Amino acid sequence: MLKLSKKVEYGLIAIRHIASLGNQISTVKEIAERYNIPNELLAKVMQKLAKGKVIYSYQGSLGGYTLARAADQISIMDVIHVIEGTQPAIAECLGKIEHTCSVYDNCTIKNPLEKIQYNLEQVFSSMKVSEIV
Amino acid sequence: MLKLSKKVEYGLIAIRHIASLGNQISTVKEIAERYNIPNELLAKVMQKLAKGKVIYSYQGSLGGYTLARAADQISIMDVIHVIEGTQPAIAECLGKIEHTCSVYDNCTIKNPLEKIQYNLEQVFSSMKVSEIV
DNA sequence: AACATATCCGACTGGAAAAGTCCTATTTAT
DNA sequence: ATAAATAGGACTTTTCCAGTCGGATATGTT
Ligand code: SF4
Ligand code: SF4
Repeated sequence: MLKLSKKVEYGLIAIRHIASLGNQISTVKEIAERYNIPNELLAKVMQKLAKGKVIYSYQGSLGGYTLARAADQISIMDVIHVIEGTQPAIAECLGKIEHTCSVYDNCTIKNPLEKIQYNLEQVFSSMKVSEIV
Repeated sequence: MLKLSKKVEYGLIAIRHIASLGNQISTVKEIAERYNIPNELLAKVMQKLAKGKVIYSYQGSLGGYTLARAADQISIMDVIHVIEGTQPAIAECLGKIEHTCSVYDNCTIKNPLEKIQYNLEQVFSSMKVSEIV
């Protein structure tokens, strides 16, 4: 509960890695070995980050990844959002149209939770990758 | 990911309910029906909250629960902590002694995540149940 | 042209955690 | 005695996440 997913952690580690090397092109294999991360899983993460324009990808041999923008322009929130595919929500009903929660109609904490949600977003948005290098 | 558990939500709803009724004694049945929450599950939650001294329990017929202290003295964090049994951690390695994460030794984001963790704790601790009544 | 080394991407599996259920014991007002 | 409530262990079901596998595509090197 309230835990970041491994994917996000791996993504952050990878981005930090590339940044710390002066945005040199880096491969999945290199990063996975360096940090003891499952290769295939990290590969997926990098693909998502590339699709989300957080990093650039270079195919073929000598290929790899570089950051798409400066480390102080990438927030933790960006990484979460791109990897998870959605804005992180503290409750399943927040930010969705279809409401599957049985409590929904009588729920008295929706609005307060939205306020908390906003505060959490602030925390994640204000922290940039540059601060973890 | 980053979602509150249903248990915590149910707990918050129940506490808010009791508070909104001027700390009148309330039963699980009454609350579960009112908000369409599974009875047995809410019962478990209330038992934990009672054990954690957030609410008082009264057994026997005419029994039920009341708050153990004023609503502005109960933080969201209290509720999370008591129901989950542990301090919520944003990463599995934070606040534990045994480290099961394969990355641990080479992890470069542990410390930054601790900072985020601290900020999140602030958010949850500063918000009191009285603010959601 | 052949090869090696990369990224790309969908499908799949296994396991852990969350959500919910069931059953029985105990307490207490009437 | 009975009814209505909490107490609490054991269990099942569901959902989500981490990790794996297989094969396609791109590209530099020889
Ligand atoms: S409706 Fe209330 S209980 Fe259901 S998810 Fe939204 S906030 Fe949580
Ligand atoms: S070690 Fe690094 S990766 Fe592993 S859990 Fe702690 S923070 Fe996440």
